[in-house]
Amino acid sequence: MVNGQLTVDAKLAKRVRDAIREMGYLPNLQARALGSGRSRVLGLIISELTNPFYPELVRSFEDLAETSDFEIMLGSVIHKNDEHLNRFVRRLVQRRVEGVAVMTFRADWDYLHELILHNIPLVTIDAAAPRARCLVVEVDYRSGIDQAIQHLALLGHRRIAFVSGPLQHFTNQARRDAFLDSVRKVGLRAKDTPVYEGDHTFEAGAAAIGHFLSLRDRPTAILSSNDLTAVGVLRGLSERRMQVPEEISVIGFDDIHMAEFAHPPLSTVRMSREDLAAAAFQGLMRLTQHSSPYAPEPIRVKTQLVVRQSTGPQTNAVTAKADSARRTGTAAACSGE
Amino acid sequence: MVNGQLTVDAKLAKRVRDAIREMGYLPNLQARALGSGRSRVLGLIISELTNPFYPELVRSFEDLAETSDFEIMLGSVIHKNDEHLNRFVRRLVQRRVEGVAVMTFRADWDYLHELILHNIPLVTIDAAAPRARCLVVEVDYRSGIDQAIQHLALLGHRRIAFVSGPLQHFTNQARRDAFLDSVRKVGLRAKDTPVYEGDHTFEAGAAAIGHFLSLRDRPTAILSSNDLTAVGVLRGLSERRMQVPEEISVIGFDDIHMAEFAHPPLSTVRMSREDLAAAAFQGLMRLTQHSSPYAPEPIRVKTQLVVRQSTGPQTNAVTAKADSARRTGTAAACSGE
DNA sequence: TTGTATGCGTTATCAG
DNA sequence: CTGATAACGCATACAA
Repeated sequence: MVNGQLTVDAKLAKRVRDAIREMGYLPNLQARALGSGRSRVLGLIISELTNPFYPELVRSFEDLAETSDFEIMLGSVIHKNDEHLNRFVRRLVQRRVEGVAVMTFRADWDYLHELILHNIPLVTIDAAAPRARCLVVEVDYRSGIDQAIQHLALLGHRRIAFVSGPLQHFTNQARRDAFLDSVRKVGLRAKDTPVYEGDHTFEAGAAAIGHFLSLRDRPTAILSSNDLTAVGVLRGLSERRMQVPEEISVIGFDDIHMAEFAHPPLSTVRMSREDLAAAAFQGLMRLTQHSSPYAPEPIRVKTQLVVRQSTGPQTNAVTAKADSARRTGTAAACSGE
Repeated sequence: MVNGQLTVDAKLAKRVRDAIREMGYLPNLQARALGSGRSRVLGLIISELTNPFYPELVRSFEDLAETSDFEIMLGSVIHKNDEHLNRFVRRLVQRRVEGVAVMTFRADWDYLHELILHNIPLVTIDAAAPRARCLVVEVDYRSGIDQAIQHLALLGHRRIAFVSGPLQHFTNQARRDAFLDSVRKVGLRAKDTPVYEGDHTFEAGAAAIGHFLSLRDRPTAILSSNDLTAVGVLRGLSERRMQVPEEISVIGFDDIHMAEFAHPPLSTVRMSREDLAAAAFQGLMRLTQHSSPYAPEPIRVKTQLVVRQSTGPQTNAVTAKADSARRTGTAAACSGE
């Protein structure tokens, strides 16, 4: 009866339900878990909460989990030593999580061996752990980065720099490769598309801009591998009294909330946290529901350029003459965009 | 034996332990919880993760919890409707949490009634829910705000404005009252200490500065009730091409990580997340350990001024003449500080 | 359909 | 101090 079937008198049912409510009864979920063999707990591993990208991802994931009556155990990778991390993973299996989403944009998952050992469903980003019950969310960096480079090319930029994250991580290589491909596609050469390897922090942006401005041929536009660093770039430029976008254009990647309120508001390639969270959650559900195939088809997530005010037509004095005619044309095209 | 007593042969013990490890055995915590009646789960309720203050608090609390083998269930209050919130609280009791820390800086805890009903230990900030097994963490706003005002007074500021959070919340009243008291203490009058009621967002800072600059007697220094808003103030000032601290001084409150990297680096009153987390956690432990008294003595957390570069001597042209002699004196005092 | 017994993996209790 | 056994609170499968 309690489970919703109305075979008894409706009035009696109501009385019982009221009694339950009055006594404040709520089922004990750990007992339920033990009985059913399903904990209704999911693990979520992120890089770190102090990177504003992740709270938004976490929130979306939590919302999804909540509507499906799942709890989530949150763990972050950065600023935790291996010992910390191993303990977290051990706790995940001790709580008998039904699956874990590893949303860290890196492929060093040695610390996940305990999960693999216990055959716990896993969803990862960009690259899959080679095992059963694992599913990849493939982020399509090319779509958004292509748009960004084409946008800059249309604005007349011929020297475009890139600030990458640590290249030891597969995902950062993917972003850089997407950049290099895009930039070749619009006909730019290697010497005009320098890459600086940062570490995705705010501070890295300032360092990168220092590097690029010391170059013989300064870039007229900079694409950063994430927004936090792009804001650092903006800040470094501001300290040097350089105007954005008049003197130099900047595009970020991620589209964190802060991007909109940067100075000037940052044009950026949006990687939707909602999409990412939804992909991860659905992946987990897919993995737990039926006995799934060894390597299910990956879930793809697109990226997309968001134009704000940190990008403008190329107007560098040195190259101004040569590109003059072309520039006015593209500027017009831009305004109509 | 497994529990660490060495009554049997050490070599045998090692073999058993190795066997356990090889089989990948880990105890089932939900079974343990059921048997022992202790879930080893704590609830942590915050305002919202997108306010950078809270991730740092969460991290500290998590570290404490982890070293004591507790799991935490995290919930945020903002951007969740009451239905959401009630469901979260219900889940807390369904998971049989051993206590919950309510770190939201507001006193509207209607949504906590389910916890009270189930007699779950509660730690709150600033104001206590009127019930047993509840403990308050009292933040001493006065200490830090006094330091801030004295600092500004020493720098020669005579018109100091305040941007408060929503005054419907007790805690924001406490901060404002601390401001008003401090400002009276250094001899300033009401008309020279205007208060603008914001909502603790970035945007509120820009709005506040718009308001203050429209005043007949513009303040020469602004104290904000939190850092996010203070950064908004900085941004609003920058858009109006006003120099900080040359034309106007700004002090924040919280000391979030971002404060250090604001432009210029923000002087602020630090409310230590570590202290807050430690107080909350210890409070919870105190409440769960022994059967504690109805209203245990509150735990106090101090605040403290951190001087960076957003504060400087008062140099407003209009008042410069009158205060001239005094200023040079205080400026000297300041440089020696 | 509805009630009843058994299992889930641990802790705790109580004999031995 | 050790070893068996009854809870713990629910799900589930089976009997009525």
